[in-house]
Amino acid sequence: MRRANTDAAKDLRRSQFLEAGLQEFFERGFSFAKMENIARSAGVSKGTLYLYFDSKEELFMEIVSTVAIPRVEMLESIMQEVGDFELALDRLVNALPLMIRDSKLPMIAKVLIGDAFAFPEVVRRYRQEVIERALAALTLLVQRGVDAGKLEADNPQNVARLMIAPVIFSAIWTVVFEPADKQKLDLGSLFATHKSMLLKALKVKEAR
Amino acid sequence: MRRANTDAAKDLRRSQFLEAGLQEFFERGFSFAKMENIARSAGVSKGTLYLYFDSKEELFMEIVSTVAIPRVEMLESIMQEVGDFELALDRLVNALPLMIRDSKLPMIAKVLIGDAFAFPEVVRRYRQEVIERALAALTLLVQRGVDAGKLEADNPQNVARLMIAPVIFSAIWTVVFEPADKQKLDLGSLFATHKSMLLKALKVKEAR
Amino acid sequence: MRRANTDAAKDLRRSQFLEAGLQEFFERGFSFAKMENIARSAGVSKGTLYLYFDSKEELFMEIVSTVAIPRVEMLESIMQEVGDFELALDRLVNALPLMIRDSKLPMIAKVLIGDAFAFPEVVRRYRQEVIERALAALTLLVQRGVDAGKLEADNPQNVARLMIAPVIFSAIWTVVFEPADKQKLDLGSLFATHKSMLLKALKVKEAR
Amino acid sequence: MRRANTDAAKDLRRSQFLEAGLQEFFERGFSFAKMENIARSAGVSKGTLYLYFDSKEELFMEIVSTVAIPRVEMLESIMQEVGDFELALDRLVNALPLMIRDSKLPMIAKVLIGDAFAFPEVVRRYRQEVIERALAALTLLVQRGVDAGKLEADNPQNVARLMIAPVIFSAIWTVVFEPADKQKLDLGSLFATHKSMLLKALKVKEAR
DNA sequence: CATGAATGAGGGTTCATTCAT
DNA sequence: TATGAATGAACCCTCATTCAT
Repeated sequence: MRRANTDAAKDLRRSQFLEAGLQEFFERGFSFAKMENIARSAGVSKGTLYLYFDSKEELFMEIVSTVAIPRVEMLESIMQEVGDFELALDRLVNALPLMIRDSKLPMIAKVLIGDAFAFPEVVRRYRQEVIERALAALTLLVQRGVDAGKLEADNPQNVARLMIAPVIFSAIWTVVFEPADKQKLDLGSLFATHKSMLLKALKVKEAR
Repeated sequence: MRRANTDAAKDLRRSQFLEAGLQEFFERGFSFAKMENIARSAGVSKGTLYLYFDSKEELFMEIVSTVAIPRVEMLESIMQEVGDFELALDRLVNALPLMIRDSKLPMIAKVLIGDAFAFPEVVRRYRQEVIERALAALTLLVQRGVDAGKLEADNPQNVARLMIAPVIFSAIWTVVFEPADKQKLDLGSLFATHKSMLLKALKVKEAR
Repeated sequence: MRRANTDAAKDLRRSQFLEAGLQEFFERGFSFAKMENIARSAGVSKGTLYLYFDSKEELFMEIVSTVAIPRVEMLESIMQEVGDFELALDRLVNALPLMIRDSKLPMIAKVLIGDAFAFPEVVRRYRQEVIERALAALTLLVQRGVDAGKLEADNPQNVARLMIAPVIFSAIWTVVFEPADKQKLDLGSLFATHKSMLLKALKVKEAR
Repeated sequence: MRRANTDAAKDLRRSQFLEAGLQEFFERGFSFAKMENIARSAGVSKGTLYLYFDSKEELFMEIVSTVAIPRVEMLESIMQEVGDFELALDRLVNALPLMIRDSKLPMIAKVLIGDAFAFPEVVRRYRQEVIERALAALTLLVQRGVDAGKLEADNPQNVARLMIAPVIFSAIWTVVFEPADKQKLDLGSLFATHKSMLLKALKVKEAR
């Protein structure tokens, strides 16, 4: 393999390792994942991996940190920029299928769940920095809608959880159960139903 | 260890192994799980385990088969016996927190997700014999409500999925994210909100 | 299994174990042989075997001692009773195919060869008590023929070895190489040729 | 241990493993042989062995294939190049003691016999590619002698077997029975007697 | 005496990690 | 930096032996 002499080249290589690592951890789980496979699929030899990461565990942690976390900011910005609940929901409903089909979210979820107890610290950080933040943003959105008299909700935090639940469900489904099946889950349709049920359930008042 | 000479004693011991195995697989995932640990925690030596199961893999499969599958029948009977949607939903909402807190469902889910790719056949069977059956029972319930003019739903199958989603969410949450937290998720409250939102979303007509 | 209460019953059972043991050691070699298999094929349980033999090794040794050794006496008697070389040879040639097809000799040989180094003492005893005695008897026979001017042989001990060689060859052949083959070695024909060549090679003078 | 980086170094190491393996299999038989011992006696760690062979079984098979088989060609060339029976026999008789004392033949024979049933395929191949070929070459030599009127033999195939028998006998003897003895078998003398008896038995006509 | 459940030492194999080249 | 050969700890599984019933 060509040597990575410049910092830029090293960063590129590093990110290739993270990518290949995620794929391997996703497919096999932490303990079945082989450093050899990760190296090969990134086009280098086993030894090279150890020039970039001290151990399999460190590689794993860095994958979770760097690949997983950035996504939330997008969510938060959607929530915060948009004052109107229905509009926000609309955006959300459009964004979620993409998050599930095109992002690494389901892979990360699968990996975290599978190896949760081997890496409690990683899981704790993930919950705080990703899930809690997403839930908080949603809760706030609902709360604001209630305060503005635009919607009805007894328990905004529960509502936020119930809004999120189909995302988790879909992520798990696509990653774990779908592969063994012929037809794919129609995420667009599922989230459209989700949206329409939410609007009715919250008795959202028209916003114009 | 006391000897299991009668068939009854052997069955008891077998089920202790399944229990101990589930716990170990749950805590560590298949490949980190050690037969030695399972044996010790069931109070026997490693060798004894092999009198009951041919291999770690077979033990794993039997755990999934015997511990996990029976649960669905309860669900199906709830769905089928009760004609009225609201009543059925009521029962369901009462049953689900118990299924999550008191059954092995979340443990099985965690184990299956973590080692999904190592045991595709197990996952496939689980999907067919547990998840699909549960979804089908729910879909049918909703469809009957629609046919009877008691509720509104464009896509009963999606509705069924969205009814299930919070169960998956809660199962994952309690098992993966909650342990690192101090306070527990209030499942009773969550499913009460779920129920009330569903009733509004489906515009359930009062049944009396 | 019926209990062996009398001494006679115990002896019978003991010999069944030796029989079953030889078969198992023959088929698998000492270290692949399983006490369980031996017990089962003698129709008892594993534990019972240990009432008769302290260990696998002891069972093995006793098999070699009791099953193998008696044969030589027959050989010696053939050699000693008959003064005339051609007559003795004739008897020998008739007896050998039977020894190979119908006795345990090839099995014992195979077992001893395979586990020679694990049981040097057993091998040493076998050599002394079986092979050396057989060779000595043959050597003596040849020597007497030479002394009597009935045959020519420079080195009676070598002649004895060369007389024995086809027996070893046939024993090994039938046990090791023949099973994988369709047709059996025609031992009668082989030893007839052996006899006729020996007679010519030793220029045996007609004895009448 | 010094690293084997070049192909040549790897081939060398591989052959050291085969050598060490043969020794271990020879001394203990397949199932008592320990990979650890083979590795240590070749000066590497257990893991290194697995860089070269996938399993103990594969190592075993490769030993039989590579160490054992080449020898036959020498035999065949002796038989085929030399038209004259007495000359061929002469060469043979000179070559055989060397084959027994200096080659791996007796070791291979001992190993094959001991583990014959565990590796029937290996034994079958060995019979076909080594023994049958050797017997065929010898049979042909005898047949040609008979056709040329140079010697008498009713059954050339049996004669070939009887010519070979002392080789097997000697191989087994040196390897199994001799070690426990003080003095060695004088192979030179034994095969000289063998030759002289053969010449008389076949009434070989002088070739000049 | 007979049984077979229980034990645990032993060995084949894997793979994260190291390090000579 | 990059390589991949070498290491050895770890773990699954077997089976001779023991012993409670």
